[in-house]
Amino acid sequence: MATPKRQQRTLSIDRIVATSIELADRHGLDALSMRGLAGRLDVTAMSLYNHVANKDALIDLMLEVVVVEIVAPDIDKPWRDMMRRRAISMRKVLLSHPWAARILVSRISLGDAAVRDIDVTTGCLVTNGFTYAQADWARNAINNHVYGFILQELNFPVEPNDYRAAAAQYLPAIDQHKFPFMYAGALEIIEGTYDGILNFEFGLDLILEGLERWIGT
Amino acid sequence: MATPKRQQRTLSIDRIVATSIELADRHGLDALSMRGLAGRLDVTAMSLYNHVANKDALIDLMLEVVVVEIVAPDIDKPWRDMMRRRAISMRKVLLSHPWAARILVSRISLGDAAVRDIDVTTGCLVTNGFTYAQADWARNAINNHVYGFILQELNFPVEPNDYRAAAAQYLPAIDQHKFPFMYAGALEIIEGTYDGILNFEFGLDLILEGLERWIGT
DNA sequence: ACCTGAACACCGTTCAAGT
DNA sequence: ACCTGAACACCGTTCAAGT
Repeated sequence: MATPKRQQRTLSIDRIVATSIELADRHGLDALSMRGLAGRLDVTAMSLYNHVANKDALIDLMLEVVVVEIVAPDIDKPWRDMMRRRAISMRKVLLSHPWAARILVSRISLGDAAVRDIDVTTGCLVTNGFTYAQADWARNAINNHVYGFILQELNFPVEPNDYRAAAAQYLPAIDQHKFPFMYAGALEIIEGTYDGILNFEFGLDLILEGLERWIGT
Repeated sequence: MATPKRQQRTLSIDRIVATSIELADRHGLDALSMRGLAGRLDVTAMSLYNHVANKDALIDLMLEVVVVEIVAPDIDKPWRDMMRRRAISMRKVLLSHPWAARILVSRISLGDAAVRDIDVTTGCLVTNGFTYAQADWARNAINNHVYGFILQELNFPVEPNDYRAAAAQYLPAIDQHKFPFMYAGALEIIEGTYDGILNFEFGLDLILEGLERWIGT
């Protein structure tokens, strides 16, 4: 008898953000529209503006949720283990939200989670003897490796397992005289001299070793 | 007597790309629309599609022009000098086209200029004794530093010269109990113990030294 | 307080029609 | 061969009006 109620306060900022992350994870951030998001929430696009200032503010909120997922360093444990754990966690989180890395490197986030990450990462380093200047350097070196590696990983059109097959397939298309080293590199991959695979943790450890030596001096 | 001709073959792919770069440099890539670009060229938006497949293809062409501006390594000169020169050139180029870095890290470019950069950079390294595996690592380490540094530089809301004033201004807004290291770091900047400035070439040299030591073993 | 209809000022792109 | 008018299927956002 009761007609279906239409305004049943179904919307909340948390539900909006969670749903938009879900949609972005599935279809990419470019495919996320205020209208599409609203549709998913059984509401009109305009309703969203009662909870969020605009699309950009929504994206900031989405990033906050992603950054919270990163395992934070324990301030008073050995910095190398903690930096390693944080970087590995960042990779896992950013691979599970493939839209996030591109946005994280495109803006300076001043949200609570992002500031907390900086605070606690810096904290772990200075507690372990880094100066603030050194901690800034270390944090950036690690972040650059993580972001750079993951962006490549996300954008690369071929899976590591298929490198060899892909090299064999595309070798004839590489102009040997124009790009001799590209050609030679592809040959190495085909012949198995080099697998072409970059290992995330190997590069990470190179950086951590470099930092260790650097602050030691 | 002659009525003004309307189809005077004013358009060319080069003119389209050059104008779109000019507009993106000035107003940002987000403000670049096919319609706006066409207007700048005194033509309707649809005319552009006679010269370029779509907006994405146009952006690829824009990137090519940017990448060409980067000073390429000389294959048979000392790798450290060449990598240094290339990185410094990349920074200059990417700062003069502030929209470009964000896009470069968001896709794998297979354009001629991008492939040439990989080829010649790899070439310089292997000619100087790197294996292909080591060259891949080195190239990525350098690129990650350059991109990471520049993206921070482009996005950071405060000029290095204003760090101290900004720190003084925002210190009261930092919750000392919530973010103690952030607070302490800001204090160091205010007191002049640390200027907060990251030096591009210093970080670059740390990486180059690390690479030197790494391939030496 | 929260949701909505209608509207504004845009987008990228297609396609048939013009010269 | 190249340019265009009209149209399609979208956008984000504002604002007054509803409950």
